[in-house]
Amino acid sequence: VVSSARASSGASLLSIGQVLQRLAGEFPDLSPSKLRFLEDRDLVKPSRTPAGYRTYSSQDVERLRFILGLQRDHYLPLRVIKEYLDELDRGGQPSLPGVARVVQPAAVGRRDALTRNELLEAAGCSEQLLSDAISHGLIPAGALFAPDHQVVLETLNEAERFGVTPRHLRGIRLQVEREMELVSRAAGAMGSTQKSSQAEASRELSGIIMQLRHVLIRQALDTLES
Amino acid sequence: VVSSARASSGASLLSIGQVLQRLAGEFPDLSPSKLRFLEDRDLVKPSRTPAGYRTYSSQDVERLRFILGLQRDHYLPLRVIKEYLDELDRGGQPSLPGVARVVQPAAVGRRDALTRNELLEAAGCSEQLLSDAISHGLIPAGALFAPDHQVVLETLNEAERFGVTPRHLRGIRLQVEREMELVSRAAGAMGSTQKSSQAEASRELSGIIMQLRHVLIRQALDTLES
DNA sequence: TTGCTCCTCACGTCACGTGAGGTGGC
DNA sequence: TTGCTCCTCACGTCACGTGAGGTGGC
Repeated sequence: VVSSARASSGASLLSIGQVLQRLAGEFPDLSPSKLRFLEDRDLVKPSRTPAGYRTYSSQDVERLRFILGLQRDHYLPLRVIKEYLDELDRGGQPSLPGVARVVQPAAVGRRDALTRNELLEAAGCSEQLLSDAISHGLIPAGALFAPDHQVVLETLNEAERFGVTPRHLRGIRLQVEREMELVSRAAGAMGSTQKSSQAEASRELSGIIMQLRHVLIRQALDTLES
Repeated sequence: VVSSARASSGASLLSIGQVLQRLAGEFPDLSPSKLRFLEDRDLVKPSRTPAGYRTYSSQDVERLRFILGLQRDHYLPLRVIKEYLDELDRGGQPSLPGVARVVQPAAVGRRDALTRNELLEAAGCSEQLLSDAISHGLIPAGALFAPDHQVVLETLNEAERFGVTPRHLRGIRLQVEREMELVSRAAGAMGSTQKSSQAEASRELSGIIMQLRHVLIRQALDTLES
């Protein structure tokens, strides 16, 4: 039945394990129990095979990506995310605290395709800020944008409250580029030929460097205060 | 009674609120309920006034600083931290998973005074790594070191597993310095004369920049994989 | 007397993890 | 038949937060 559903719909229906695989790259600590938990809290509603196996449609997966992204990037509790999604499903135009505006209702299903105007609307920022961000390399130029770019814009928006503009922050992009060179070179030199374990090594090393930077920044902030 | 205790001991005994104030700089999201919770879990044992008010000695405060630091910098669950401290109190020489070795038993009460050898022991790293770290500006030269420097050394130790040395990472320090200049200038320009709110602004802006960098790094890692 | 800080105790909450006992599909 | 994936349901857990009802100290 599952495979016939697959064939007839044309859309891929994924099992819980397959969903996990799909999202493992973006969300490494996703677990089956977390996915079941999200269903229990009514944040996603996968359908079921006659035997009771969960089957996730590609929209379900997008919805998950969306939810997990809000959790990770905006530190939002699930209750708030649920209320937002419920309002969306009811056809409303909800807003989220501190997140400016989230990906437009119409765009929820096609998350890789935010137009320039949708992006501006969603991030709640000015034309100027976006073009500054682009010209300083913090967001790639183009006709379509990803939700990640919205997050970038939102942080830039917040930074502006302190008088800090994309121009001040263009160095960050260069830092990241150099760090990626270092990280990928190191991961490559680890000698593992498997692509997945190279990716894992890159992430781990990158995390270590993050922690180093974190400690140094904290120290610096402490001495700044005294 | 409290004040007489203060006078007779010479050591300052702090109320729960005063402890909060003291640690607010290093641990901004510390709360009274968290302090009570830590006592409930037997991680700290403040004494009491006859009326039942908690009084924290300076050793208690150091112990708290130690616990909160392990939580924050090493992501250790309290149960593990408790077992470690219990073993210490019993006179043992416990170890912590992934943390190399923690500040030496004898040094628990005098946390700002790690000697060079204590630091090496605690971080579980080589002479060479420490001198490299110092010569590349990641740790200040001197006869005594702080626990923060141990954390730095431990991350450097982990980075070495990937063939990444202090020399590769000296750029991080320069990045942090430039970021501090930016941050303090911006916070200063905010016009608030209160030192505390300037510090708060610095921390907030610094957090925003962190998030920006985080998103950019994540993006970069994702594209690295594909 | 008025605030303010502090107290206990019970209960709630948030985000899952675990494990028993069982079924489905190749 | 053997694995493997998946299922439910109950319970556990971790790290606190909340709120009622009350006391202590200047």
